[in-house]
Amino acid sequence: MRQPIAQGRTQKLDSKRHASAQEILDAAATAFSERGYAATSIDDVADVLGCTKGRIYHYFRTKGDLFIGIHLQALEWALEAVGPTAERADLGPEEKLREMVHRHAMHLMNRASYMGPAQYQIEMNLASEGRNKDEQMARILKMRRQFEAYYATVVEEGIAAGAFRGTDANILVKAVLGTINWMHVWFRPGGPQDSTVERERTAAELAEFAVRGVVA
Amino acid sequence: MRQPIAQGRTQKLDSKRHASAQEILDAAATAFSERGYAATSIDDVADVLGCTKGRIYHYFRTKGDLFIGIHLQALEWALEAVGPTAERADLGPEEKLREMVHRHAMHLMNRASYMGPAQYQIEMNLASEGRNKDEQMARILKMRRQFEAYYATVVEEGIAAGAFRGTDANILVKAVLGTINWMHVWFRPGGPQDSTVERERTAAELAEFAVRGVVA
DNA sequence: GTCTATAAATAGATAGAC
DNA sequence: GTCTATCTATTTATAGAC
Repeated sequence: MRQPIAQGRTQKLDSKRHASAQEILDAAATAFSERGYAATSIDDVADVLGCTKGRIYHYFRTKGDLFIGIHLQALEWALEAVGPTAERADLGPEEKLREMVHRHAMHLMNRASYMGPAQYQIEMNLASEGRNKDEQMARILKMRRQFEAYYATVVEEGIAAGAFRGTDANILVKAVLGTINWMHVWFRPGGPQDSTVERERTAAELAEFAVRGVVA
Repeated sequence: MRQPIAQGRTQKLDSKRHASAQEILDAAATAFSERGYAATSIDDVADVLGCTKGRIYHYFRTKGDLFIGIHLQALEWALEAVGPTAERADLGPEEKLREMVHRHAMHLMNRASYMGPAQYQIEMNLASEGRNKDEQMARILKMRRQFEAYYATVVEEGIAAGAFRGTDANILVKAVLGTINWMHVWFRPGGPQDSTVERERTAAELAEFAVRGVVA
């Protein structure tokens, strides 16, 4: 027998008469983050919402559209979280990287249900199957490249300025990203010790780790 | 139309008359590492082997058994790769951690097809569904805890000795593990720049990053 | 030991009632 | 806008031929 996803998470829709695309996307993110995209059925998503799949198909034509929608939203938020810091001219490489990692980590914790599925990059291939998804796939890849470019730029600036170790910018970037992105495996929102203060402490800790890993 | 997995990877079985469980596990690992467990069908695995699924079901009763077999093998190898170093008494915390990370990273690259699927911990819940899988699941979890304990111990030793920053051993361990485990997302065996020398360099780079992240 | 054929269940997607 | 009913394809697993 399969464990239900919904458990107490069914949306209270009293205040609104109709579902919105955003509410459906939220439910899909919750379901995908628990089971993974491929193993989640549309009926599972409907269960989280407390409705039947007819409602979902009214807003999204395919299951892949749900996945793409979650990715786009997650990346949009991620770029908003990190981009402004990456583009600040008043910060040195070390302080800039520290704040980027801190904000990135906070984003991953605050939007865990969206960011979790967005880490399963293998499953993107599944979601992109079918007619004319290429355009949105290109958008996702472009945003992901932009996001990584923020990190690549600050690391390269740091190396050029002599502030960071000048070994291999590429691997340093992957190391920093791994430090943060791996959170989707071990961080559980609403866990026993989860709180705003604790999240800030975790983010600061990871930022310190990453900065020390790259400084000269 | 779906992309085939097999492409040129069909096993040459000329030297052996019959398939072995190990060969089937290899094929499953290849298939799972490319598509993920849930999205891979038994027919996909059979395609990689260049046979039909009758052969696979002769050796493995369920799809979940394949996944569990891959996990057990991956973790067994991982413990072999890191355990001996973790238990050496002649190394200080810094040098011990450096070598553990180096060996761990090498293992991840050398056994990428097995280690990739083993990172998708969410899918373990799927594979463990069905009758009496609990015992093997417990074995997997025990091995995973043992593996993490190796890192926890060296980090705690380092903190106690004053060699590592004494902030939060738990998060430091997760940060180190993330640095390495995230490789399954970006490292592609047989890629354009892949070579033994390059793998050693990558492992050394990640080890340096991780050690610097924790030293006082 | 490996294959073909098939049973049984599940899931993506659609049609049409309300 | 949401639901029920259903079509169709896929997939896990089994039975039995070779």
